[in-house]
Amino acid sequence: MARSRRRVSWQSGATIKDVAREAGVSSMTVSRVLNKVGSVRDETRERVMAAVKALDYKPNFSARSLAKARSFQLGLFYDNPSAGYISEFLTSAVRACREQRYHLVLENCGATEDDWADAIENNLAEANYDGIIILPPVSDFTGVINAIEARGIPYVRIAPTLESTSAHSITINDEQAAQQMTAAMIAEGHRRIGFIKGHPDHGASEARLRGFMAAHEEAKLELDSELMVQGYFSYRSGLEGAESLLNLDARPTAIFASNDDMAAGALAAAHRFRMNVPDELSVVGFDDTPLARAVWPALTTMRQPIADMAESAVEVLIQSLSSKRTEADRVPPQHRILPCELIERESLVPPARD
Amino acid sequence: MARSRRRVSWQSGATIKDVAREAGVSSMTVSRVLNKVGSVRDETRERVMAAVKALDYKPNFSARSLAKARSFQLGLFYDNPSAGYISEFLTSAVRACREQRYHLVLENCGATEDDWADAIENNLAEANYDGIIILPPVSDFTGVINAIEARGIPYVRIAPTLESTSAHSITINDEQAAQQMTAAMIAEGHRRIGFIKGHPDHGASEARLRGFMAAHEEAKLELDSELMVQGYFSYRSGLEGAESLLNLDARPTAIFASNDDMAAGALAAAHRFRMNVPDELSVVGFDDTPLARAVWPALTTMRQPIADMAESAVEVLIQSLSSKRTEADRVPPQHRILPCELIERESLVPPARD
DNA sequence: CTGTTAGCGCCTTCAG
DNA sequence: CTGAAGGCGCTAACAG
Repeated sequence: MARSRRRVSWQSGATIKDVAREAGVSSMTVSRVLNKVGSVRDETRERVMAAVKALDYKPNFSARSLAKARSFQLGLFYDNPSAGYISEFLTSAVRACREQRYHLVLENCGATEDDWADAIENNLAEANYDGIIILPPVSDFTGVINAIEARGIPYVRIAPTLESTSAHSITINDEQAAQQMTAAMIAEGHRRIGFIKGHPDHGASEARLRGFMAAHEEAKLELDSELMVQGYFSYRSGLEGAESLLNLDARPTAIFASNDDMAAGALAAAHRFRMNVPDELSVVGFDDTPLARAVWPALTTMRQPIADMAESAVEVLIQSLSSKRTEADRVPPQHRILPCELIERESLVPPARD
Repeated sequence: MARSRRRVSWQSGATIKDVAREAGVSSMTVSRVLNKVGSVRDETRERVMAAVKALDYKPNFSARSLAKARSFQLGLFYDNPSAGYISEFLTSAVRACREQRYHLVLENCGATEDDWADAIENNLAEANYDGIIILPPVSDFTGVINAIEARGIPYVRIAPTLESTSAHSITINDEQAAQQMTAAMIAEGHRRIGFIKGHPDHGASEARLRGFMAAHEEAKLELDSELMVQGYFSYRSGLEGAESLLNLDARPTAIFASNDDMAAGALAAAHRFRMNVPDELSVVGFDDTPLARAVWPALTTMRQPIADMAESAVEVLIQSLSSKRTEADRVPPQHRILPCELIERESLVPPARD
């Protein structure tokens, strides 16, 4: 029972050579058939396909990557996201990848920007992704961006705030969306509206605030600065922000929390004040995370097209990969802006009359 | 300006050969230094490391995978999970992977078991994972399990219900945890407790119900069957389940929803009935997802050690890989059971006295 | 302790 | 339209 000296392959199934032998052709022909490049006589193709099926041949990913100098993998860089956001994004991104026979590899990192130095060097460098998707707030970390650019890997930034003409980006118009929401509240008859700002590090926060203020301007409404309080996108900060708003001498009749988590916190605050939402106080959120439907009353909120953004990101990336070969005419950076949608549920109604 | 005939490498940086040349050694020595195998003289090692640094050398993932016959990637198979669950699991799993220089690749699939056939064949086969982690409820899909086993890839099932002696599993003791929670409610003085069951397809549902009933038995308490209503782990089903419970002639003084989403629904139902939680009705959940803290009042719930489970899963998998070489003594399947923890918040108090 | 040889499985290039 | 030759970057196995 002498073992052959030849190393025993670990590849569970057949290799391209086995298929070639079985079909009576060269392995190149098999390769061409499988990759649908070049031209192969129909009859030959069929013979190859039959052999593939007979041997249950599956190409080896690593070998293909090595030879083609492509990993067929996209990296997803993120950091400390909200659960609803990431899970929706992932689901959609994975689906989009699969359609293109790509795979999505996760890289999350420490909560501080410093941790990124290691993360970048170790993951980005060694995993040689074909492209990278960067979720907020990482999409605004210049350290990360620079490291990626230094390696020349194509990347898409999701919802970045910092401008960049050289890289792809997928965004929503936070300002416009916030303005629309505020206008809707004004249209319901609210005149004193409280606003809970988002995390100062997160670029969208400021844009949403601008939208809030713009709507007031457009409606020629006064806007007390005491009506705009700081929040941090967390439930707790929403609760505290709403409490300080409700402690005001002249209470607002409605509160616009700049994300759903904080809106949920505002709901809790209202309960503590024994105020009935929405009859005595309207509350709206932003994002339309699953939480928006899970609380009571269900939140009127601004839907971010997260799934669409994920799909777009994958699409843009893979597109820019295929045209990368011809150095000259690489795709120009795309900056897609996707539309939001106002979701009307139960938490916004006209203000009570005295 | 004649271009060399040699193909221009796409590898952005240096290769192992460049490092070898720079350090004046063979590439094998470089390999040994980098992989920390075999022994290398200290001085040589230092020379190599210096060269690595000087050239900013990063090993090529694909080449290493091909040569070592390992992909250094773990697949995560999941399906339609709750947002909180998956995001917590991911965060922890990715961290654990990175420590071992592994990467996590996502594969989610259609909501039906049928969709899996394709998913399995296309992903599992071509991506050649070193190991696979399977989240519930997929961990109980026999079709999936069989397909994976057919390929002989190591895998870990998370929270499976179906027994399997041959494969690794990481579980919690759902029954015991539910019993503990129920006992806590009884200890608070509740005698009529409503129970909202989980999704019938999900194995944990039944176990949690058994625990609920066991606690009653142990306390020698009667248990009306009308107190146990069907739910589906969704917010809506919790709302509806709680409504039917509150419509009973003899209302329960507390409701045990077998996950947090349904508990949030029960909270909403209580509001509709104008009942004050927890003073007039206690409500508890299970899982301790972020939602548990986001609702008002914050839910008393049973914490699942999701992060620990993820870490364990990665650990078990990578462990079983390294010992796989010596065919004879492969690691025996591990069945780890991780402890839950009762998290006391605001939604469980003693029943009101008449 | 270190180097040489020979691939891993696939694909690019070039010749026919 | 098809095949032969050789390389992608790295490492197992075997010498020395």
